[in-house]
Amino acid sequence: MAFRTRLAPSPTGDPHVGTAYQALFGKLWAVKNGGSFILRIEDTDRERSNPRHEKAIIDCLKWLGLTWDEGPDIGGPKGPYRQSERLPIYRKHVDMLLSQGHAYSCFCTRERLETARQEQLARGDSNRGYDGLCRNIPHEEAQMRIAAGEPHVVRMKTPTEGECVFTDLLRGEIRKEWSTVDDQVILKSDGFPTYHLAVVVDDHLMEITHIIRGEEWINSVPKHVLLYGMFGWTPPVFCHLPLLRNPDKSKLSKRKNPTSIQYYRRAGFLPEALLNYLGMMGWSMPEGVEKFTFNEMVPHFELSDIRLGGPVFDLDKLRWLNARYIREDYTPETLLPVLSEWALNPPYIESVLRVVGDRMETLGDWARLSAMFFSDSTDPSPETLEANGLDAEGVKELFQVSLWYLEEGVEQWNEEGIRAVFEKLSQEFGIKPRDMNAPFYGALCGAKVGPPLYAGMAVLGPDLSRRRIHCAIEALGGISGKRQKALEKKYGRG
RNA sequence: GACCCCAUCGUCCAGUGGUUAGGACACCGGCCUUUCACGCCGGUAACACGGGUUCGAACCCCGUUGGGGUCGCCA
Repeated sequence: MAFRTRLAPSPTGDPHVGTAYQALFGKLWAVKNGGSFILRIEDTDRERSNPRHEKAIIDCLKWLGLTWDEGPDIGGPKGPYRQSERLPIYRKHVDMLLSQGHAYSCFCTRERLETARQEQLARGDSNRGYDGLCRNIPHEEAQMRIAAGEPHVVRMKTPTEGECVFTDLLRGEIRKEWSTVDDQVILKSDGFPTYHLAVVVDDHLMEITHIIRGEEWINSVPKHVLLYGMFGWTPPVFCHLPLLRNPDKSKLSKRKNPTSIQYYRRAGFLPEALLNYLGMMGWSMPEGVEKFTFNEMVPHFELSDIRLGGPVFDLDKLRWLNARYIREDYTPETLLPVLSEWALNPPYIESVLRVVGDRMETLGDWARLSAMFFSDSTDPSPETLEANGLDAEGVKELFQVSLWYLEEGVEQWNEEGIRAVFEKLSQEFGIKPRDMNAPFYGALCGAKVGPPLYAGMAVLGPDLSRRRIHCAIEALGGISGKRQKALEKKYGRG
């Protein structure tokens, strides 16, 4: 049987380096075995999914050279490859489970579930999860309530005793008591499937042979195994990759490390270097070779050689590798087109000129005035990050909240959208824009003065802008975990 | 808290019963050099702990500790 691996990202945020990491190993395995690599977009979360993110994911993967044989953009024999376009398929399978008594309708409200969760937490229950209230509602009653238009979800019936045994390619046998697995929702009240149902149905229908994904999914494998059994299908091989980590060893997160592939691209990293770097996370070439391409990996790659300790994503080493590529693989002649594609092209230079042009007295002022648009970080000194009426803590809070607003509040990254965010911030903090914006010049330009803030940020783009604000927070000493939590609460953030 | 996973220098990897525990990043010296970078030479630095198994454990088993993940109508 032909090998088929897949990457199944959900378009709910910026393209994550962890996604590229899984794509790399997934594609490697397919290519090595003469199989196919499939891209499937898991957009079953209606609130958070966004076509803009899907486009960004596709762009970034292509930039890294991680292309696919079948996917939403190019189609293929097992499509559609976007879950939101497969709703009838899921409905059919849910009905199958329902009619066979493997699943049931649940009418519990979100409020009841939330209260129950709180109570479990308060009681210190070891077994949390759905309490099974609706599990024994007679079929006829359920039908009547559904006919009456009562909102409901569908849950799968999980065994109450015994244990689930499954095999992970890297870890061997893994066991989990069924009593620790609750009745998972498989169909939401909006008619969309949850991850658990969709992933099983699609992996089967798309004839995926190896599921290569992050370790965070191990605990839900029993649910998936159960679903495979209910449908009478044979599960594919499970292979859970270690999670990329922050320097403090927690799961890689944008709060502690740049995680967006777009950031790395915009900051001037080469795709071949980033891909190479990901290849040395948990895996290595023979003889300690550190610089290698995808094609060089193929003959040596074995899934079973992957180390399980979660590797820390080390920016320093990535920079070193990137430098090697620039030094060893490029000449002035070949570097120029790369530089042009990156930022040194007429459209971008023109957009920079639009914000710095009026400030030039001679043409020679161009480089100095434009430098911030052609670099990664700015290394702001604490003095440039001062604001009238705010102490350092206040500035950090301001920066943090601006980051949140900039992430969510700007659908279109342009001057007007950014202005709106800053006006909101100004009201929120009760500070005049002039005073409030001062530290942002420090963060964004690395100096107390610079081109107009909003227009400048619009040119700089979201990835570099956010990164610089984030670095400014760090330059001021950072925000403690406790303080972060308090701020999240204060500003209604999750 | 319960469950699941993991455990070699600060970091990334090598090492799968017998090694002075190796390489790379970072760091510290020195050399090269008009500066810096590169390059070269050298250095600091690790098998988490405790029990087994064995003639012999970084490597196998058990426990402890530590770290991570999961406990959503998010994926």
